[in-house]
Amino acid sequence: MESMVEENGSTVDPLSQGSQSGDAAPAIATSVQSLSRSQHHLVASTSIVQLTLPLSGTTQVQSVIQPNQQSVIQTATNIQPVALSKANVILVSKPNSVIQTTQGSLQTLQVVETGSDDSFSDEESPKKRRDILTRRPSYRKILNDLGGGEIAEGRLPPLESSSECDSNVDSEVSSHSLHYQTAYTGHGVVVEDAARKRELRLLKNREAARECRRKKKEYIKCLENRVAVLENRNQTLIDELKSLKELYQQKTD
DNA sequence: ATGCTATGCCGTCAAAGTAC
DNA sequence: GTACTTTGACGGCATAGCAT
Repeated sequence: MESMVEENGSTVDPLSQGSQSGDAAPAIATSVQSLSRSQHHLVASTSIVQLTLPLSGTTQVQSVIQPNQQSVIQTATNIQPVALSKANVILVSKPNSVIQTTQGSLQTLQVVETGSDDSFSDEESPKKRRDILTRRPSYRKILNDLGGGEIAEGRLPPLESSSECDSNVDSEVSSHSLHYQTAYTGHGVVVEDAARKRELRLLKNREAARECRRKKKEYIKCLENRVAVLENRNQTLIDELKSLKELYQQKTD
């Protein structure tokens, strides 16, 4: 199921078939939220161009996000129209692939081939599910594989909320430190130190969870965008096929 | 108005990955 | 080996929409 037409930017994608534009994106968005992280993951700020995603377990579909047209890629911080040129089109045809544009902004896409979560029965415990599921590599790992780890942080879209949160964290942490520095002596110090460490850990994890959710949302937006693009392409191909058929009919008559 | 359901966000835990 | 980071899972809470 690797149907793909490159010449005129038209692609037939099974993902698009049977669905009308307008309905599909929300449906995908809903389903994406229940995706296992082992299925596929993506960190991107702007233009994801070509990708291969595993569908229904074993099948893979190559797809293109408008390499020769204007593509709108939404980011978490803003909605950013991105004009895609051939220069930053990179085809990803294997799992665990990473794509990166030739231009400034870094885009990383990882596609992990796994079984579907549907393979787990209801009786199986979450623990067992966790044991079975393979964890996907982290963003850092992906970037290290790229050999560009040092640009990781800088290239991610700056977050207004993030910076605000960071300052909040700093102030919260320092206030906690002040609080615990005036704590007891003797055994009390140990207890308070443990409590302070726990507070700090919770605080950091709180922030990490926020960031993780932000990335996830970004990923979902990219997928939604992909759906929209593929639907467009599918319609283009259908129209093209129709006109070719008519042309052929006229010649044979 | 009330109850129900769906949805979204958040904090926390746990486990795997990563850095040192 | 250990501390730190990342992220799925889970439960709680708030809100919106709908049916009664």
